[in-house]
Amino acid sequence: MKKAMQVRIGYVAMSTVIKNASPSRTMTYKQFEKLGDIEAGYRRLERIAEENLHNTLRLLKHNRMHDIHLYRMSSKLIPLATHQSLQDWDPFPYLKPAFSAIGDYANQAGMRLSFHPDHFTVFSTPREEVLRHSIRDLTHHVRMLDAMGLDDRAKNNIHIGGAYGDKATAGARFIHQFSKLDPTLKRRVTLENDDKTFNAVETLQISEKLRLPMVLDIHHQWVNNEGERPQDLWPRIHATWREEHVVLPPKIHVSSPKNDKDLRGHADYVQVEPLLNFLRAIAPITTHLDVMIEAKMKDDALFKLMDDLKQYTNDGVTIKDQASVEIEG
DNA sequence: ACCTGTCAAGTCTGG
DNA sequence: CCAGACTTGACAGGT
Repeated sequence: MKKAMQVRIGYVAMSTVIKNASPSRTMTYKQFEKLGDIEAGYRRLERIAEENLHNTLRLLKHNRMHDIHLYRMSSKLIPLATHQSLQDWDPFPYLKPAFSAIGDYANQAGMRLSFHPDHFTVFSTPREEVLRHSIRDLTHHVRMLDAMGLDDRAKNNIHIGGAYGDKATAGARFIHQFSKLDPTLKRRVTLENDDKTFNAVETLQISEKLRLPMVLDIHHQWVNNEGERPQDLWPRIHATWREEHVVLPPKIHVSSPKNDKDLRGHADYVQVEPLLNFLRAIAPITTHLDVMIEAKMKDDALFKLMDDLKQYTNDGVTIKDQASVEIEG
């Protein structure tokens, strides 16, 4: 009997299919100031956040309708949440029911949810102030996951950060500064290789040292590598997920180059063949895999990819449902 | 309805 | 040392 790898596919933040369902509506600090009334400003921000959370729930329902069990939420659910001048504001009491509704729905549907704090969360920074802001941002993301009632399988995916002219020192500083974080934060983190600075080999070393699961971005690995093939790193990357106290399939990110001039930019859709080649290479040693699509066309790119995969059904690919496939090694 | 500039946060590069 | 590039979705303000 041939081994087959179960692959689930997901997408990020917003839908290009469902209209008027942005989970990232915001308000600028300038507008907040212009209101003059701080309390009124807080209430308006809370309403916007409530709407973002409501739209997130709408997206989850859309996902369930299309068998999508993998979804990364917007980091901008609460506008100005970590803004320096709004430290006295606590929007969570008001938003608790809306957060719970999301978590309850996801838990019931068996969905895997995550965040990706943006690249301002940098634990390799030499600046004390930036480190403080990074901790604040990560804490905020963990608090949102907690408010949803999601267990530690729901992660915050981050990059290592800048090199500051000396990558080895920056990497060591990341390890040092990350190690000092509260365990409740550390448990919620995965590390991802980036497309400019910390490549897959370097990120993997740090993941192993800190015992953190590593998310392999195969597009980043393609533009930032040491000559290795991604499948050659896979046994070790796969192993970083085995230390999880809960069973969690390894996750990878996939996107395709925007064009010949801009290889790092993300295209509207995902090319099926490079992805399929990688999936076939790791299928013999992997039982489950989650694939996050990072394409401009979001869920539409997911549907297109599933459609493209259909032409390989006589070639080791079995379509299981609208968002998952089985790949033979 | 559509277009252009701005926002928010960091790092990095060029002058 | 400082201005600008980079990135992203959405706001803000203009036509």
